[in-house]
Amino acid sequence: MTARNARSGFDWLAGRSSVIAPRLLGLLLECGERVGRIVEVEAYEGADDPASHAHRGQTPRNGVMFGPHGHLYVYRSYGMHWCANVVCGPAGEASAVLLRAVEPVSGIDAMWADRPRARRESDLGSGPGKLCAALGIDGGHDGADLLDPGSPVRLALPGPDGPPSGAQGPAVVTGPRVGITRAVERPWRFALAGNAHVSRPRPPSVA
DNA sequence: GACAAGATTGACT
DNA sequence: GTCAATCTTGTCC
Repeated sequence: MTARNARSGFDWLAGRSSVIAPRLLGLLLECGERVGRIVEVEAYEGADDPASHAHRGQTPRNGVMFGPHGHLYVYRSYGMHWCANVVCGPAGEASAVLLRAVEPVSGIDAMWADRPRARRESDLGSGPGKLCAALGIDGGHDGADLLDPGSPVRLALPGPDGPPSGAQGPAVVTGPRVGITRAVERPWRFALAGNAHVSRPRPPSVA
């Protein structure tokens, strides 16, 4: 994992979220000692996507989405849970990918400590709110640079020579996004097929 | 200034 | 399978 945190290795993040989202599957999300493998995501585009927080323009809350790609957009959901997005696309487009589920890789003891109610390991990160709780991500991480080795939250490639595209990885299933009321018909939810760590409701058909 | 909605989760029946 | 908890953000008057 020599250059896996190099910004140049993530140039492909500067594209449309609906294209970037499936490529994030299999990548590692590192937060201190805790590391999770991304197994489920959802794409949210900017003004063009009625379901996106950015649909009605920039606000103090979603400002990070309008910034450069490779940053983390964290927001509070239902007043209780934190949800994390990876900002992609050029600055100003507010294109982002919601991280819905991760598979615990390391720092699992710390994850259990923050999620004592989880019944099994697959419950630790099987949802947007659970993911943030397990990795210790909160509002303080909003705007963090995922491509900066010195950042508290980082994005990393899974192996020393693993392809960043994910195109040659496990099969990916797609389906409609979860928990939204607008643009629900867009099949922008992506998950690794057969992975036990994806959130409910279960992903639909194989792409 | 007040009101309504929300990218969720966990507990209970 | 159903429902309540909780509170921030954004919109409307």
